[in-house]
Amino acid sequence: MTAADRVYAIIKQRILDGQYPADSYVREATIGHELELSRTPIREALRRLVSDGWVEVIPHHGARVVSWTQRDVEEVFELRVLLEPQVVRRAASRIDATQLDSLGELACHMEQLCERGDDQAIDEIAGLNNRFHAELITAADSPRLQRLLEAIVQVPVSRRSFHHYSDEELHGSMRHHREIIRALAAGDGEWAASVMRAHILAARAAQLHPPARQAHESQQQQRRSAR
Amino acid sequence: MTAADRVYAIIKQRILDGQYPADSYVREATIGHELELSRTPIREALRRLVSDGWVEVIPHHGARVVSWTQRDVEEVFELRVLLEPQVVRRAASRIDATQLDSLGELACHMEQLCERGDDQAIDEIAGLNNRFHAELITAADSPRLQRLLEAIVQVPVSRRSFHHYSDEELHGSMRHHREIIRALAAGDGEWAASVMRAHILAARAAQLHPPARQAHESQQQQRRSAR
DNA sequence: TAACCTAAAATGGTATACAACTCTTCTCGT
DNA sequence: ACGAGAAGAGTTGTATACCATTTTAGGTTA
Repeated sequence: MTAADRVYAIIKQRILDGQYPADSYVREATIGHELELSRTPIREALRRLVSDGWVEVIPHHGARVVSWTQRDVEEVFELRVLLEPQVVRRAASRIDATQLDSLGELACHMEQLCERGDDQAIDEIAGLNNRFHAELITAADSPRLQRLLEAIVQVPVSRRSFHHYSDEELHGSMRHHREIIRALAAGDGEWAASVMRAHILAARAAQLHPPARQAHESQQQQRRSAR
Repeated sequence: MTAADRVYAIIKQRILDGQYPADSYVREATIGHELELSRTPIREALRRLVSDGWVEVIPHHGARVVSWTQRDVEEVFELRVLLEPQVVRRAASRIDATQLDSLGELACHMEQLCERGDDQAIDEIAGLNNRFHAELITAADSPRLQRLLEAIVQVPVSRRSFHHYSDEELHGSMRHHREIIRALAAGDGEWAASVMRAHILAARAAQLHPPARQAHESQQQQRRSAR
């Protein structure tokens, strides 16, 4: 692993941690001095972060951490609704018993944490959920599909996502996991894809609807309050 | 235009020409000396070629031109079948009259060239077809969708694709263009998406079936011979 | 007060020198 | 003869330096 690789990982991690907030600038000289590296590997890391969509370059001013609008989030969900079902559609005919077991254990673990329900448990669920999806992508065995998903499912979106879930939504998500496993075990790609589609759409609904809404979205606000 | 930009274009062109064959290495010092540049701009060009998927870097060993297997081609078509219909699904509710006119002109031009039928005309059709799809992506107005498609629809796949078409397949492709335009004009995203799906699947069939097949694919070979 | 000018600070692009790594090949010991 | 290990060549990785370009802030002047 080269120094540029490490710098890439470090900056990305700091963006995720919030250490580098949205719209803030990553200074080449600053981080270079901190890590005791020259500008060369820093610049290379920043180039890769730009092409991966984590930062944007304002010419002669610097590399700015990108900020996510509501529209960005919706765009990502729109693409996940297409791609993630394709993951399990492929996985259904390729997954082996070992991988199925692994998925089962992850689901089991998540359900236990789900019963606890405290904030820390929710965080752990998010991590396990990422591993669940990663395992599926591995089973799908399509490097390009994996690359595309990695390019759009950036953690800023999915990291805190489970905190938006109501209890009902959370349990529904767990049931989705179980049903996906059953569909995969049955080798039924279309079944698995349908559940996954529902899974993503549910995540989208949870992310888009509950948090503080603006005034002009009063109609949906009312609908939510009514239930 | 910087030196790195030129180097990028030159290397890409040479890969397309076959001057840099698949699995061969692009040496920084070699091309640097040839173009009378230092390694710095060459390295930057190579990085961009990596992120665009044209070459891959083996650390401390070099930049290798990627080789495409049959499986790679199928993976790309599998993803295009998902993503390109989504392009027109979105475009249907967003496209304006000017863009529709532009699409109509492109289709018209392609049809004229289609009547000529010689090799040069086929090449020109390929270029216009790319512009057709690019116009659709613009109308879809989704930067992420555009990025994903650009990441997978690389020219090695699409460049010579029309040469694999029979006359019937070529005319069918032209009819698809017309029908997509009609569907978009009607604002019917699902109609447009269905035609686009057929369009891509037809391209896949033309690309996968006709060229010389290997022995171990005898089953499909027989199927083809039978028709 | 407003317009302009200037200087500092940061990145952008490139060149060059050196360090580190990989792979190959050759040698040496068994 | 054969395998382990070392040396060497070749290649990439990083540091450093240089100048150009641009932005920003601050100060000056009308």
